[in-house]
Amino acid sequence: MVRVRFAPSPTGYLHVGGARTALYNWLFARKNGGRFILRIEDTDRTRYVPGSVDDIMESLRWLGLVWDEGPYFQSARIQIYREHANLLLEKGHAYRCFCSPERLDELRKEQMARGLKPGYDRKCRSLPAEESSKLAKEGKPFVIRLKVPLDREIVFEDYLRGTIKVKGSELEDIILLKSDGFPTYHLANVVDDHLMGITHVMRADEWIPSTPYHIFMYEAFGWEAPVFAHLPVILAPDGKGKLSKRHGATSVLEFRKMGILPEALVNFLALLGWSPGGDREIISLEEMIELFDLRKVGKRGSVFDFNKLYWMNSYYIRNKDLKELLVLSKPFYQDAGIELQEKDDNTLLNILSLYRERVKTLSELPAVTKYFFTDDIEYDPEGLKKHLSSKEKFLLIREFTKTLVEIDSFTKERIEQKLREFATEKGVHPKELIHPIRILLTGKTIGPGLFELMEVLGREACIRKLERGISILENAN
RNA sequence: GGCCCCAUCGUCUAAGAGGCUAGGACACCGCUCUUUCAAGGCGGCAGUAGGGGUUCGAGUCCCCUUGGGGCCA
Repeated sequence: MVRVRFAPSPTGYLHVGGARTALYNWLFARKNGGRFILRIEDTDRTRYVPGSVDDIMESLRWLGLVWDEGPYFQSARIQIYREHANLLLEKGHAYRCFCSPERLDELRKEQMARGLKPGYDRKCRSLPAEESSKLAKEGKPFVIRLKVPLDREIVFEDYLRGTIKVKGSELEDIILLKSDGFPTYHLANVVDDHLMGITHVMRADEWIPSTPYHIFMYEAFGWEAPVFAHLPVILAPDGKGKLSKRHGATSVLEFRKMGILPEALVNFLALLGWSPGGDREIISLEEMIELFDLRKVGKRGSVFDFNKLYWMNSYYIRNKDLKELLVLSKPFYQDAGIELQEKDDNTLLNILSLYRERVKTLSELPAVTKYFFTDDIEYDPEGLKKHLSSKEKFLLIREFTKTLVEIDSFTKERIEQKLREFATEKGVHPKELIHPIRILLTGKTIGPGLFELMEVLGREACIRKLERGISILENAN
């Protein structure tokens, strides 16, 4: 049975790069009827950031990537790693190293000075077993290092990249267990992947250089290695290096705060490095499970294009069920300081039907629809200059406002009819009224069709806003 | 610097394991619809990094160069 895992370190929020790795793992598990496991690699206490674990789990849940097992915490499994380090010691594939940090430091300096590549000189590798045990019993601090094979190559098949070979002599005798008894990433990762029955390791390709160590450890333990598939990284929009904070949002929850829909983010992330083939662009999580094929995942890094994400998000927003959109939008109004009552639901529903195809993110909503909730409107100065600068125009609109009470049923059709009749009567083009009225009602020159807008606003609000606007602006002129 | 990975429009990508006039999407630019803005429709711009092979035929296979990225420092 297929078993995959997502194994983040709790060193901060969940980055979109990590989210995509999680997504591919999740898809692979779903596709193959396997299990998706969440493991928290928290053995490095110095890099631990409180709150990370909650952020990571919240992010995954929001994206819909629910795990089948876990979270397992490595910090609760320290004893297991120690035992396994000792196992390698017994098998002769690891050794105790008693070199002090001072010696290592000096060694490095000397190597640098001589223009050599810095690295451990394997001094303790040749320490006789009895000597090693004796020093350990005496309480001399030590680390446990991996005894990499110096005389051969380490070869493995990457599922995406094919054969990768590295000469053993290029490798270092990396530390497996630190002097405080805590495991390094390499040890804990390999031990856990084996013990947890992981069949496929999908991780970022920055791990390619450490994979030979992992392969050798599997050999040394006498275990069968899982299949490795190293996923390409996500690059910054400038194409230089990995996507990081300075390029804008990178955390999953940050995108949620911006009003990105989870299905949009998932869809976008999925297509960053993978394509189902053909021209498919909009794909739901369910369809992805059907279509996903690890073989079709690309090898090269992909640039994170915010534009495309926004486009995709706007697509999902305008195709979203209005009632669902209502629930999703409310928090954004809350954050913007607009208090909504239960009775506002209907209005908001109507507002959303007017605006869902005009916004790219949910967070834009409060600002552009604020005029529904207040008469205190900021009028666009450019718009005023263009559409509402003459005395006559004010008079005309004031007169039109009075006719609004005559409309028997305040629907967009009847309002339009009324306005067009009025315009004809006065010998002006309907535009001459439409533009200034939109500004008076909304403060803006752009927005939904005027008549549907007025219908949603309602007769009273329209009259009130028009009169108020005219009196303020006339005096200001 | 050493080792490793990668290479199709500006960006994301397609071209089932050689047959192509190199397809789609985002962005951009026109036109259209229209009361503005969106959305929609129609159209345009734009790419196989360079050089050698293999082959009747190469984006697809091999080598070199160049460029980008990662890891170790």
